[in-house]
Amino acid sequence: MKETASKHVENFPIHSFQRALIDWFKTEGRDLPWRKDRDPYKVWVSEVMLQQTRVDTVIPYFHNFLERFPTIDDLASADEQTLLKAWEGLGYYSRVKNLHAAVKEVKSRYGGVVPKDKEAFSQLKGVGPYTTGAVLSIAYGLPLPAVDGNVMRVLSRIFLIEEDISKGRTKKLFEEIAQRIVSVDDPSSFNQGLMELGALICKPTNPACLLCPVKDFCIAYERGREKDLPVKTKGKKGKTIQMTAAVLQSTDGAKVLLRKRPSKGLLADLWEFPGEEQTGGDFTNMLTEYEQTLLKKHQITANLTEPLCHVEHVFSHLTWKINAFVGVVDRIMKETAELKMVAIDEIEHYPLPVPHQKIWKQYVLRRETEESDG
DNA sequence: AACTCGGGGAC
DNA sequence: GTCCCAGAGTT
Repeated sequence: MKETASKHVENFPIHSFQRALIDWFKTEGRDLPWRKDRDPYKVWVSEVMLQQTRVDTVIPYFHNFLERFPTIDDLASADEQTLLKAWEGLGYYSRVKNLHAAVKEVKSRYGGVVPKDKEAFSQLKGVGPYTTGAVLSIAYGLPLPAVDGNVMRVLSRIFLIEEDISKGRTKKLFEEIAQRIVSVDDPSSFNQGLMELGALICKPTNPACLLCPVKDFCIAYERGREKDLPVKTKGKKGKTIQMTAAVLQSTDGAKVLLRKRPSKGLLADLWEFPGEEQTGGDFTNMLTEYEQTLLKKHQITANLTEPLCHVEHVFSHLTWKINAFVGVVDRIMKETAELKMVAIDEIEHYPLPVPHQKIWKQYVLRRETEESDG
């Protein structure tokens, strides 16, 4: 039996619901940085940053990013290294690369004006169904659905929809429903109101139904089933990778070796202290395996001198357990664009993955301690 | 349809 | 530990 939007929306008091939701959003909605004006560029940046990322995490990045790249022109002419540095720690780094490519296209093809047309905007890199609806409704007032995780949770409860929200088909159902109930008069407040409701009231666990402005419209609340929703299958847990990595110093200690990660895949184009997966067992073999691998891959003769720290980092789909060392590079056959010695005080200009930031912090701490001890 | 792609906060 | 967050691209 295929669920249809019509079946759920039929007899739903759309206008009363819209009024209750919008009124609540206008009085109780948070005063967030990207809500100060309707500049399509700022709205767009905020929506990209907010993909799979919490509001509190985004706020400082948003301020910094807009200070460095206030306009589409500024962003279009920035270099990727600078962009990645501004995105460092925010995760999902392809977001900023896609945004970069997209604003370049806006500049060249649309004269620097974010296109108001749904088809045109949604074809830009990194702009999917959610971002299309969010940006165009908030910045231009177009009555489009903007369905994210929050909205699926809210709507699953209001309409008592027990379909698995991790399925693509279910997301389409929610988009159809949202399209039918979105306010034509104020789609911006409506869409932001649904998301704000999900963030503040209709939370994943322990929803604050008594404070909810639309509880009278909510079938799950009426039947006491809000905690059963949404239905979502859990994904499989990721694997663990044991790694060896090292801060490899020049013999005079003025520089350390950095390696640029491949341009596709995990943490693409970020820099790291060379790390290798550790396949073998004991301590001695771990050091030997690492040194052999660097020699083979980069013609580098490295010598690990002392252990530095252990770093465990959990990604969405895998875990790194890094044994970090300090070492010395005896000889480099060739420095390349992806492998080079970098002065100590220049490291801060390179975008590093968070686990490698932790390694660097430990290394700096170690050096300072050694200096003060003589 | 299933995977990949970060990091952190709430519980 | 688990969940999941203002998701999109790739296969």
